[in-house]
Amino acid sequence: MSVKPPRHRLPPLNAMRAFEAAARLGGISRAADELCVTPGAVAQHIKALEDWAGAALFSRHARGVTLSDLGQRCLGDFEAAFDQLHMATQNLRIRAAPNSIRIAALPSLAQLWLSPRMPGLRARFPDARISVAALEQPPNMEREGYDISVFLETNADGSASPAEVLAADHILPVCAPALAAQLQHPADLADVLWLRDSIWEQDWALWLEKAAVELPNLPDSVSFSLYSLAVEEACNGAGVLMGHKALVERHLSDGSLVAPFADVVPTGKVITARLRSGDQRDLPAQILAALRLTRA
Amino acid sequence: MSVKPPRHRLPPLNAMRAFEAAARLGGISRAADELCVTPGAVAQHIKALEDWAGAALFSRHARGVTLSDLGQRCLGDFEAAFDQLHMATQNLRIRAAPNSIRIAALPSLAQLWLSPRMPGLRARFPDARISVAALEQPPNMEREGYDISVFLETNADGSASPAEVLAADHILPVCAPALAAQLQHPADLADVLWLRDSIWEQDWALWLEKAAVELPNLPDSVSFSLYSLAVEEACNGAGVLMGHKALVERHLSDGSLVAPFADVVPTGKVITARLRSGDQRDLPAQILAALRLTRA
DNA sequence: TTACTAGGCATAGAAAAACTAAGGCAAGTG
DNA sequence: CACTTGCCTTAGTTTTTCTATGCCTAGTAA
Repeated sequence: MSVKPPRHRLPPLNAMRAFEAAARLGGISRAADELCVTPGAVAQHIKALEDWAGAALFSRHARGVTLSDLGQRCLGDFEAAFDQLHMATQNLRIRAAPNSIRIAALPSLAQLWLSPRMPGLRARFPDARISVAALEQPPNMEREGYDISVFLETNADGSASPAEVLAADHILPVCAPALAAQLQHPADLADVLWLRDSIWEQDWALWLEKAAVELPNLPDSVSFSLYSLAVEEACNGAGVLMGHKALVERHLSDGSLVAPFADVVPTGKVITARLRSGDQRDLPAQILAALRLTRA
Repeated sequence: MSVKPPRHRLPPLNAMRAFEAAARLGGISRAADELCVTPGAVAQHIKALEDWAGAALFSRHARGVTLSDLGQRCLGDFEAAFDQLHMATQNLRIRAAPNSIRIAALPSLAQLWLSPRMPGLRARFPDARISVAALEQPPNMEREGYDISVFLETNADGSASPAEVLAADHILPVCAPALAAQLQHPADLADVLWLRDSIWEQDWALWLEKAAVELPNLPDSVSFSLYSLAVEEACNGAGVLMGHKALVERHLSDGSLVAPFADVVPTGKVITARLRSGDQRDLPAQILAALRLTRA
C-alpha cells in the first residue's frame, strides 16, 4: 500500500490571474475589463483564492476595493510571476514564428504615418511578416504580444525602456486647395468650418496662441474620432483641419492638401517608437532603424 | 468609436502548466500523474498550446515523446515562470498563516522518529501549528507546500539546499524479549521468522555481511509495506526485525524490544532535514534546530 | 431629504472548458 | 508472436467558469 500523496495543489491558476489583475489595477471592474469577463467572474475567482489562503486579500467598500495588508505584500510576487509567464509565452511565440513582427500604433499614426511606410519596409524585409494593430493606449509590451510600439508621447517621458524618437509633432492649418483661396489672412479662419479630432481638441487653441492669431469669434466645428477621417474630409473640401505635419506630409506633397499659412507650431510631443524588452531577435531593432530612414 | 483592442490573450494557463510538467518530467503520463488527471487531458492541453504557437513542442514517438527543438528552448522559461508562481503561492500561504508549519517525512520516520518528538516540539512552540505528511518520496519543496522535509538520504547527497543531518542510520536485529531467549548465537537467526520492510529489503543482507554472520540457510520472512507495522509485529513477538536504531530506540529503552546481538551496522544513510528555500520566517529553522535537540 | 450612480456581492442558470473512458496504433520486449 | 508501454483520438459527461440579474452601500447631486 503505497502512501499516495494528498497532493498539495496550487490554487486555481485563473484565480491567481484574477487576483493579480485586480490588485495591480486596483479594482475588480478594471480587472474584469482587462481579462474580458464580467466583474462577477473576477469576484468569484478572487473569493476562491481567498478561501484557499484562508484570509482576505481585499477589503471591500461600497465604492471599490482596496488591497488588504496581506494582499499588498503578495501583489509583488504574483506580478513578477505573471510577468515571467508572459515573457515565456512571448518567447514561445517569437521562437515559433521568428519572422512575425507585431506593431502597435496609435490609430492615426498607423494609418497616416506607418501605413505609407509599409511598402518600403516590406521591400527591405521581404521575409518579415509585419502586422499592425491600432490601439488608443500604448500596451504593456512585455505582456501583450507587441514587438514594436509607435505612439505620440510628450517629450519629457523619460521612460527607462529604449525609446526612439521618430519625428517631432508640429501642427499647422491645412485644407483643400479650393478652400485655400478663401484664406488670405489668418483672420479668415473665423469664417470657415473647422475640422477637429476628438482626442486632440486643443490643437486649434494651441496653434492660435503660438501663432499669435486672434479671432473675433470662433467658427463652427465638427469633430471626428479618427484623425484619418478628418483628413479625408479636409481633402474633400469640407473645412480646415489642424494638420499634424508628419501625418499630412504626403497630402501636402501630392497637393491634395495645402497649408494656407506658414506658421508651424510644435506641440511638445514626439512620435516615439519602442521595442519590447527581452526580445532576443535582431529583426525588431532593424525594422525600427529602417522606420527612421524610410520615407513615405 | 473607440478602437477596442482585439486583445492579445495569453494561451490558456492550464495548457502552459501541462506543457511545463510534461516537458520537465519527459512524458505525458508522468505529467498526468503529477497533475492528477488522465494522460488524455494533458495531451489535449499540450495540443492546445501547440495550436496557439502554431508549431510542435514535442515530437511523438510510439514510446513516449521527446521535446522538439522549440520545446527545448522554451522549457526553461516556463519552468522559471511556474517556479515563481509556486513561490508566490507559498508566500501567500505563509503570510496568511505564519504559524503553520508543514513537515513532509518518510512514513517510517514520521511515525517512529518524528511522532515521539512532536510533544516536545509542541511544548517548545505552543503557537506553531505543525502538520505532518507521510510521503514515499521527498517532495519538491519549493513547489509543494512543505516547509521542512525529513528523509533518509545517502551520505553523499551533497545537494545545494541547506540540509541538516539529524542522525546516522544504523541497523541491528531486534525482537520481543520472549523471543530473544531463543537467540543465543547469531546462527540461531536461521531458525526464526524474519520481519522485513518492503522498501528496505536488503537490510538483512547488509547486516549479515557487515556483522560477518554466515547462516546455513535463510529462514522464512514476511514483509510489511510500512515499517511501523513491522515494528508492531516485532513487539507482538511475531519474529525478528532488522531494526533501524533511530526508529526503535524508544522500544529498546522501554523494553518492548530488545537487541539480542550487539553488532550495529551503519547503512551509509542519514536522516536528513531540509528547509524550504525562500521561506522568510524564522520559525521553520527554529523548529529544525529544536528537532536536533529534542529527545523522544 | 431624496434620488441617483458607482462598484461590488450573491445566486441561479447557461455556456464553455476540462476530464474520463474506451478503442486504436506503433514500437519495443519476452 | 503475443504483450506491454505510451500516446492519440473521439464521444460523452462532469466540472468549472461565466453571465445575468437583483440587491446593497456609500458617496454625489438635486
